[in-house]
Amino acid sequence: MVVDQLSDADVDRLFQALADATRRDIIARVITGEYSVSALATHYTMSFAAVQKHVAVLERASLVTKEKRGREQIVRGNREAVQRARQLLDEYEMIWRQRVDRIADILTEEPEE
Amino acid sequence: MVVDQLSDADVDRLFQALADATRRDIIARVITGEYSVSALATHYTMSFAAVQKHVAVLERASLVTKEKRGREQIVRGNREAVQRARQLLDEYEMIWRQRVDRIADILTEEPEE
DNA sequence: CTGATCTACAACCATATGGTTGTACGTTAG
DNA sequence: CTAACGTACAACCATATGGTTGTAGATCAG
Repeated sequence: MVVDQLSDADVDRLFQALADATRRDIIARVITGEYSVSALATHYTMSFAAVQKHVAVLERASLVTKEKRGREQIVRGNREAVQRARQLLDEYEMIWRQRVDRIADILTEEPEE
Repeated sequence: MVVDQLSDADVDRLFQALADATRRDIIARVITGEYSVSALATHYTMSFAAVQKHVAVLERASLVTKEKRGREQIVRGNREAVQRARQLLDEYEMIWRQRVDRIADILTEEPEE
């Protein structure tokens, strides 16, 4: 399975979103429970607007979704996006394995003539 | 196994390095074979110096290593770094699974009194 | 030795990123 | 109704990023 149809730009956004400790922490939180944006913001020293921006980056990367509930915006983790990222890395590892296998083949295919 | 001891900055560099299509392409190439920096550069329209910078980013993220051979610098992929990145994403999925299990437990633990 | 090749690195530029503060607007509580 | 809350968004700033060109040092070929 070749990991859906993700454009280069999609994958860029995915890994870019993961390349920040605050955003990874946000992901970890919204995986385990529901958080409004302001509830998330209480856990960090930066401003509310900064947290808002981080959530926006995660949202553009499809790593989280937002759902309006009253005056709050509930942030939830998107499991599929994390899986897609993992699968992309799996593909690299597969290429590696194939290469190792191929080298092993070459080493063992000496005909005994 | 909690994926070695990677600092936030290390993980930042890892995902940051993966967040560029050219760099991902370089990784794919050096996984399957040996490439000098200039050999890599022939595959892209950008300047040699730009490719050099991309390789430097990958090197700082430990995703590739460089080894001097004559006047060339041979670039090789570092399998462990890719595995570490994948394992980090695995941890998110584990948290998710635990949560799903926990919710399932709650749903089924209704005592039949 | 000389010239071509491979690399390193500095300087520069445009744009992106991560942070701030301030303003505005819908929603809820009293 | 009014005040407080949660959010959105603009403007601004410093720094990082991704690209360029140019210069210079090793190394190899002839």
